[in-house]
Amino acid sequence: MNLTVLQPTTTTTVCSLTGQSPHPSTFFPEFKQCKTKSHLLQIHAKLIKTGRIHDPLASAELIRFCALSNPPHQDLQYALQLFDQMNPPNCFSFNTIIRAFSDTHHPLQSFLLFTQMMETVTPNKFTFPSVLKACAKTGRIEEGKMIHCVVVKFGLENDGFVLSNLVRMYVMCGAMSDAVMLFESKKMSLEMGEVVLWNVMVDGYVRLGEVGNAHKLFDEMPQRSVVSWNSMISGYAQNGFFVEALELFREMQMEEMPNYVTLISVLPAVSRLGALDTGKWVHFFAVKNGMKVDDPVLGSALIDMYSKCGSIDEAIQLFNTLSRKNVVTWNSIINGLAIHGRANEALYHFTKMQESGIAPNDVTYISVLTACSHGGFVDKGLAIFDQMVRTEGLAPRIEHYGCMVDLLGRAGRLKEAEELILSMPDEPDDVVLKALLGACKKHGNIEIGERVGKRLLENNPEDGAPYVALSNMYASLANWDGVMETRLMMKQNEVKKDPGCSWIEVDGAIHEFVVADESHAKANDICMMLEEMKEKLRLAGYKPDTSQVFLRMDDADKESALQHHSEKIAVAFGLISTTRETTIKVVKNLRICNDCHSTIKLISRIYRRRIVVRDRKRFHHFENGSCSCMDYW
DNA sequence: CTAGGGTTAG
Repeated sequence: MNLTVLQPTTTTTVCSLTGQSPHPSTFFPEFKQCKTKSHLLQIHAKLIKTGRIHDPLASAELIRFCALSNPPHQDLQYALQLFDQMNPPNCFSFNTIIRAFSDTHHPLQSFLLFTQMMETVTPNKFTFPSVLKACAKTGRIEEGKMIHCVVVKFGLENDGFVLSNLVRMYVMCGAMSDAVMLFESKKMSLEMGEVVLWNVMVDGYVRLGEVGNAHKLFDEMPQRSVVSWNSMISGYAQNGFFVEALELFREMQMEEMPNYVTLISVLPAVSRLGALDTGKWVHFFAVKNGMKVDDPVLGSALIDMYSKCGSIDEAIQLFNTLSRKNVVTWNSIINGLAIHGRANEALYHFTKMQESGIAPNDVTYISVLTACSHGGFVDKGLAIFDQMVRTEGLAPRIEHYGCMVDLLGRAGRLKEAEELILSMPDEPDDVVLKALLGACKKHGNIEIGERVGKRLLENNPEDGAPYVALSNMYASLANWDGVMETRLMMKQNEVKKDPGCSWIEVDGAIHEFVVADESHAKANDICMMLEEMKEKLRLAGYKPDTSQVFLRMDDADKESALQHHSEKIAVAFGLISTTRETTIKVVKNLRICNDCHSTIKLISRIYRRRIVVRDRKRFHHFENGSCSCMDYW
């Protein structure tokens, strides 16, 4: 389209006379009302007809609208066409189009456009943040360093926006030492208000897992923003420091208003600790402050929190109120139902999910297979595994194999389980092998059990679990040579045991116990309660199950070791600290042992208490002498 | 008063 150039419009004349550059929307108020694509085309046509398209400000504004609007207004292709028609494009248009591309899936276009820009126009301080962002996103440190040189050349290194993006570029390219060097050389010369630069550094240490360094910086910051807190909290949560994450969240409330991101960052820590009171408070806080609870992200995090804190019914309730559900939302509820042993409901939701048009992903299948495994649905599980591989074309991950081995093994189909392991493309990990070993123990298959146990010991001779399983299997077959040999091997290799640890939340505070823990303020009361429990259990005819203890000690010592397992201490503390109607909810870092399981079943009957124990893998709901796992876990 | 920054669920 080639139109005659018309006279410059009066408005541009006024502009050049006053020498000011007012906001373009005062020039082009049409954009404010632009709602549809066809309206945009009309505006464009009008600009061409009036010749104002030759006004760089007009073109630039048009490009800005197409490139930077939110979808569905955004049309990068259209913006790029407009851009190519500008001859030459001005600095503003270059900045706009570079920024637009840095937000897409091909950010390196920004870099190419930047090199193009350097040939015709001078970049300014608005150019560099976007192009550095593109380098950060793609991890291109060579290009990033080159741009750093250009920044220095134009004397823009002390601009807050440019500098924080430079540092962030180094962080994201894995060059933390370069980031530190630049940060240290600049931090004193900056204004107090450069909180973003500090936040970038805190985030950098968090990404490296160096939470100690992150916290040190956090303490030294001249100013903090809500993002500083969020970075620290999510940093703790993502690096396994769940208690620290919660403590910081508490501390935060005295200084700063938590926002939507804060809640999403802290909820995984709440879930891992099973801190239901804190989780409920987070939920309440979100509702009270008008945050978007009806949002798939926060909603999913809350569903996961309720189910991992033992309140699966509240999780379901919340799930049913959500109007928008994405794949993560569905995964959260299916996984929740699966770990609570509610296999049928998990499968029902799996069907519902597909009916609602949400495609299951690999994580969904882990939860669904877990449900089948806990429910003992062997054939259903095999069919779903097949569906995943053949119909959906998803490559099974090691976690999927773990579920399948557990599923087959539980049903006594040990040969098939072993064959499945042998068919895996990658080496099986300990989790997979232990699933098979546990099944061999349960079904008394010494042949496969021996093979798996020895393989586990080759991988990790310091892990005590395979010795115990092997020894038990030999003992049950009266193979005392085998028992002796296993004991000897155990002695030779310095066996380490993961310290067992349980915790319980009472009135919003987390109480943590390790084995034989006497450090609690109420240790005396707890001890008395443990004695009382022991006596009542004895009267009920209970005989301690020492089969899982494998230490060189006599039976009395074994019993005493069992009596002081952390989950029993936590239950004792729960019994003395809460009222009879309260369900006692205990979280344990390892899997629950046989003796604790039988003991707590009886305790639930003797004291008429509902007790929920979350172990490393699933929930046990104890009530009136029985457990929801049906004694297979 | 044209435009640019950091944190986020299974």
